[in-house]
Amino acid sequence: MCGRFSISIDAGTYNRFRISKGHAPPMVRYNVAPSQEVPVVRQDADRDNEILMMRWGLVPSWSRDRKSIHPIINARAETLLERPAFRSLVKDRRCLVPATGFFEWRVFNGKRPYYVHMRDNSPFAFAGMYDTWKDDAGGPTLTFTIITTEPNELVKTLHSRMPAILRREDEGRWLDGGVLSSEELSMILSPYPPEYMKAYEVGRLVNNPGNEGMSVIAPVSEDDSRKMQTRLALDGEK
DNA sequence: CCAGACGTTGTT
DNA sequence: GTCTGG
DNA sequence: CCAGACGTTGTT
DNA sequence: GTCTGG
Repeated sequence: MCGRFSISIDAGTYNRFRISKGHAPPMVRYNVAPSQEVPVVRQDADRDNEILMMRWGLVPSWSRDRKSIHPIINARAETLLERPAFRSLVKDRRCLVPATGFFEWRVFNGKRPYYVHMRDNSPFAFAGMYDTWKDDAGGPTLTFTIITTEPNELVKTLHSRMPAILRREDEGRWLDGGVLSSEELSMILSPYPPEYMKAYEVGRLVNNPGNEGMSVIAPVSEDDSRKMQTRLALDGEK
């Protein structure tokens, strides 16, 4: 699935995603967690690509209150058109979530985090959907969810799901208002080719959402990894 | 017709 | 165990 | 996703 | 909003 990711927003982001409207402060984040605000790209009524801040964890517009519905951080690609909560969103509330990498926790042999990113470290976009929720006073909150799909051959070694990463040539079609058939959706949201990606184990710093900075994506040291496995082995003997 | 739900992940 | 907050 | 809290009463 | 269950 996708429950933590990294981003880098700078001047290049605007060219990369053809953004002509809106603003997001330049930022580098290594540990974005659900409920936090990050820059998202959508197409506005004038068909311009607009960047703006949204909160991770979809709260649908029809929610009575923020608590009655668990904010939805992921949506299954396979059933998008069947789910009542998503049908209207997949039609006209699609968005790009710029990212530089994401984390998966491998369950085998202790729950250990791995960082997954592009081989050339280039930025990319998750396929997302968003909505606007209004409180009693009419105050709007923009929220989004990240679509998940089957894992590719690389991520399969870590986890049973992975975020839907858009191929660059599909970003425009995902963003514009055109209706997408079930067949088009399954093509666009199919697993990203693993040959362009890389994954490595990181330290447990990422576990705490309060930790931020480059050290979060530092490879785990051989030493720490060995200690961890020893500890697990000892636990197993008890 | 109205009322009530509407999501994902994991279960080493 | 289960919920909330980040 | 993980970490951390999880309660009541009465209150300078 | 949109779907299911009664």
